[in-house]
Amino acid sequence: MLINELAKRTGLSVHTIRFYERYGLVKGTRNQSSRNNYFHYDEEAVQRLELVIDAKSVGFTLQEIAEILDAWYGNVYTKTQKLRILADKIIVLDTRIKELRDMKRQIQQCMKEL
Amino acid sequence: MLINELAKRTGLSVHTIRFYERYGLVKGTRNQSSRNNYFHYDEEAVQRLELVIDAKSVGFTLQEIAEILDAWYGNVYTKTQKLRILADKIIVLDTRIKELRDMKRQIQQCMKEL
DNA sequence: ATCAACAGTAGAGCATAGTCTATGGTTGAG
DNA sequence: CTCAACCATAGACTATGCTCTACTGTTGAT
Repeated sequence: MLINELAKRTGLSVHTIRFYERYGLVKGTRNQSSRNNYFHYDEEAVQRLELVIDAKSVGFTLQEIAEILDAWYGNVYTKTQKLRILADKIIVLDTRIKELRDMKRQIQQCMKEL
Repeated sequence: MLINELAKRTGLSVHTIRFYERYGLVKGTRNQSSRNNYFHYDEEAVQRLELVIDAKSVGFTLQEIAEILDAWYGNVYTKTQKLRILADKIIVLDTRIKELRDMKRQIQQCMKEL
């Protein structure tokens, strides 16, 4: 698919996808048989962007997301390294969940005292 | 206390506190008896900044934190409005906790499949 | 009296994560 | 053939949340 369809599929703007592409979060391929230089995207691109959206919503930076994607789809890491990267992210998530619960408790306490 | 002590008490830099003061998250008072124009801060200032730190860590923006502080310490809202504002923040927190748990599950699934 | 360490204001600069504009090439329907 | 709707690149611009610099005034110890 071309970038416009990818944008529709993911709900991201074309601009944002190109920004993510410059950032290395997603990559289209150029069809050398064709004379144009349009990028084509596959289903993995959709999945990667959906992961970006989810990971962003839980507070990961694009830098961290790039790491997760490399562990997920890439060939640069060994299996052990991939597992370690993902385990690290889980620790981050657990910490963040705990902070959220503490904050919730604090707000509930405040509501009781009002 | 003066700004330097407030910085030490909260772990924030003097710069950041002044930034927060411009933003309205904390407010010092000037002692008119004195000729200098130094701001003085009380224990409430410490508490407010600690809340800012906690609320930031769970992903609230400074704008949202300003609202929480107004509901918490301010006189601009009625009790009912304050409760509604805080209840809204709890809903936000619950949503965020759910997203984090989903993300965690996703990563765990990925680790199993590796 | 002087000097470091503090106080204040104003405003510049930076990182992150977009968002938009300008410009120009490509494609397909009519 | 032309026109809208798409594609590409480069780079300017924005918002948020700091962070720092410049400059000036105050305080307190020696």
